[in-house]
Amino acid sequence: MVICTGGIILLKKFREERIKEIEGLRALGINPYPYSYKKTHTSEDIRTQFQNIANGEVTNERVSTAGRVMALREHGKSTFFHIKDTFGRIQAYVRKDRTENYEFFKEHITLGDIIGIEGIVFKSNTGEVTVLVEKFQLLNKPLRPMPEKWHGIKDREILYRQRYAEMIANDETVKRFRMRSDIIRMIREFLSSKGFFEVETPILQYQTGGASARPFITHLNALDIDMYLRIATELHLKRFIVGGFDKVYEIGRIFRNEGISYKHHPEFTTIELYQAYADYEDIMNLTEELITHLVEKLYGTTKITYQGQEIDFTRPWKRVKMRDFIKENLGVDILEDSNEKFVSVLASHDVEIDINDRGHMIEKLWDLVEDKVLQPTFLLEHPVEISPLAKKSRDDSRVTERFELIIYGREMANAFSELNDPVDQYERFVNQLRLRDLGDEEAQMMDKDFVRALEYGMPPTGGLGIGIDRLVMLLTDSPNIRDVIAFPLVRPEGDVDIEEIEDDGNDSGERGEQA
RNA sequence: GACCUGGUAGCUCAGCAGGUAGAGCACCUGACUUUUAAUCAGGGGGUCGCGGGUCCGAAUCCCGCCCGGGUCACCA
Repeated sequence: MVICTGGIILLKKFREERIKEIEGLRALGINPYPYSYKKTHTSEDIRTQFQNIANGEVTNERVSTAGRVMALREHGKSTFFHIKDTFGRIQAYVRKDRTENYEFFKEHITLGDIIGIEGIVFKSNTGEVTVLVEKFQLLNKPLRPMPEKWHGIKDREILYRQRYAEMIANDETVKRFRMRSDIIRMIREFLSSKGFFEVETPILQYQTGGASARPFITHLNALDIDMYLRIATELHLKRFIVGGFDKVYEIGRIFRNEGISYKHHPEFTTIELYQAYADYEDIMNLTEELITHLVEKLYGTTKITYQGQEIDFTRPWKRVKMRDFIKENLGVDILEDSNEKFVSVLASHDVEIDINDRGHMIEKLWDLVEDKVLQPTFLLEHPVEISPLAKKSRDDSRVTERFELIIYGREMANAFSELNDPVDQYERFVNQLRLRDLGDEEAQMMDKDFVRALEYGMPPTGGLGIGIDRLVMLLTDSPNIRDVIAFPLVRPEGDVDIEEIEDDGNDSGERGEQA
C-alpha cells in the first residue's frame, strides 16, 4: 500500500541540503552528533532564579543550558532566540562582540537545532530573562523542517501519529504530559506515606477477571496456548491481601477490546488499591483525601475548571444512593419495580434491551441519568446483580457496599467493601456464567483459583480503582482521552516518508512508486 | 458498524457557479547589535489523499477506496 505523502520533493531537497551541511561540518572537524553536554540549569531554573532582576540589568552569574532553538530573530550582528526544554523556553542572545564563533552561529545555527549555550544572565529592556551567550555548541541538526511557529500543529492525525512533532511545536502539550507524570508521582508519594506497597501482577493471563469487558487475545508460543491481556488488576491484588499484605496498590496498563471514543481507549492506565480491615466508608474518605490532595498540590485550591464548568472538590463530597438518584430522575425504583417497568421506561427513552437481564437494565437506567452529575459525587449501593465482587450491604442484602465516584458525568473511580465470603463469591461467578450463556460477552469468567484463595481467608478489605487517564483529563482540562495518552492507538500508517538509502550510481532516480 | 465532516507546499490555511494553484510561517540569498509572530528586499518549493468517470479542459462535478475528526451504538 502506498499513501501519497505530498511534497516529497521539497522535503527531499531540505534533507539533502541539511545532509550536505552536516558533511561540511564534519569536514571542518566538527562532530555534528556530539556525545554529551554539561547542563547546569533548566530553562525554568534560570527564569525563576533571575525573575527579580531589573530590566536591562546584567548579572555576572554564569549558566549553562541546552535545548531546541525556537523563534530565531536575527539582527545582523546579533541574534535573539529561545531555547526550549522540558520546562518551557528561555531567551538567549548572541552578539558579535560577546559570543565566540559568532560567524559560525550566523552561518549554521537555525530554527530547530539542538544546542548548548553558556553565558551570563541579564534581563532585556523589555523585561525578559535572557542568557547572553558567550559559548555555544551545536548538539544536533535536524533533517526536517520544524512545524509552524505560531499555529503549531493542529492536524489531529499528525498530533497523534507524531506526538514528538506536536511536542516540539506546542508547548502546552509538553506541559500536559509533564502534569500527567507529576500526578502519577504524587499518587505514589501519597500512598507510600500511608504505608501502601506498590506491587505488580500479571498482564498475560489464562483467564480474565475483575471487570466486565471483552479481552484481547494473544498467543504464548512456549506452551502453544492462547492467553488474554488483563482487563483489571483486582483479583490478583486481592490475592496479595490473602497472602498477608495489608495495603497494596498497582498502577498499570489494562486492555479492553472495546470501542474507541473521547473517553475510551483500548489500553489505559488504572490504579487499584486494597486496604485490609477497611470498608467502603474508609475507602471513600481515602478517595476524597487523595484527589483533593492532588488538586490542591496542582492548583493551590480545591476548585478547578473543566471545559468551562467549575468543579468544586471541597470536602465532603455529595453522597447519593443509586436507587434514590434513579427514582428521583426517572421515577423507577430499581429495587422494587418489575423488569416490565424497566423495559417500558427504557423504551420511552429509545433504549433497546439487548440482554434480557435485570442487572443490565439497571445499568442502562443509570446511563440515562449519569450526565446529570457534574460535581464530585459518590454514587452508592449498586444492586448485587451488577456488582459480582462487592460485599452485600450490612443493611439491605439486595444492594452492595459499593460506590462509584462521578465527576462531570463520568465514572472516575469504583470501589467497594470487597466480597470475602468464598461461597458467596462462587455463586456470584456462577451467575456471571449464566449471563455469558445469555450472550453477555463481557460477563466475568469463573476464577476458581481466586475462590480457592478466598477459602484461605481474606480479611475484611476495602478496594478502589481509579482510571488514571480520565483523572488526568479532568486535572489538565483535556477534552479527549487521546490528549493525555502520549501515543494513542491509530490505524497503521501506510508509508512513512523517511529518506531511503539509494544507490549512488542511480541519481536520475525514478522514486519508487511501486507498491 | 451507521450518519455528518475533512484531506491543497514541511506547517497553518485560502482557492471549489470547471479554464490547469495562492498567502503567511519555514527554507535559500542579501540588509539590520535589545528582539520576541522582529522587520525589509529577492528566490526556490505542489502527483491539490488514491483510483476511476463526465468534459475540449477537473483541486473544483460524479462514483469507489484510503486516512483523520465529530455524533450515535458498546464500554470506563
